[in-house]
Amino acid sequence: MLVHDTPDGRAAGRIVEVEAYRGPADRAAHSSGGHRSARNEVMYGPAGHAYVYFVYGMHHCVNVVTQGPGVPEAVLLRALEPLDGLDLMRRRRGLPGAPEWRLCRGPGALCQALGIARGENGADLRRGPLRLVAGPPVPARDVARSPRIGIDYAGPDVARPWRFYVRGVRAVSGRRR
DNA sequence: TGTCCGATTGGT
DNA sequence: CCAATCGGACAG
Repeated sequence: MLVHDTPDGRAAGRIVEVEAYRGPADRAAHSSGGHRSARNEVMYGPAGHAYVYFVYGMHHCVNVVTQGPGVPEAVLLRALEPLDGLDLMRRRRGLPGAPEWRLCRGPGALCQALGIARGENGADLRRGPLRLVAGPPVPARDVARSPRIGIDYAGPDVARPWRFYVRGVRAVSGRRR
């Protein structure tokens, strides 16, 4: 589960959709070809920290860095099933009467709902206001996989089935089967 | 400096 | 299908 405590309150959700980005050899990754810059610097740091970036001039996306220093791999968090702070999420999203499955569906939506932005880039997800917390295990049979979304530029890696999501969950973005 | 385009979203 | 919106990447 992902939890974020801020002065406005707590917002949290169960992670139900992710994508793996596998470093220099993965054409879809920001670290493709060993590319390194101020933007993706956190990917090169220790595992367990948040890599937050800004895209399309208006959205943020959050990743969990997954490998040790020098190995730029990460997992993009694409959707959460809201668990706590639903009204706070609705306020942040500007969707007063939205059903819960709409609040954190999609990487940009999830960041807006939890109040995640540039300030959270590099945050230690093991402790602190933005953190990962263990929840009930998801049985392997409930996890489905598919190609990743929005990476048509990735050439040979477009079809790699590195998107994982929980079956039957409405909060999952994109194709759910 | 200039141009191109994006790990998206929400509405037509 | 398309616009919104701006910072990063890269060519010159």
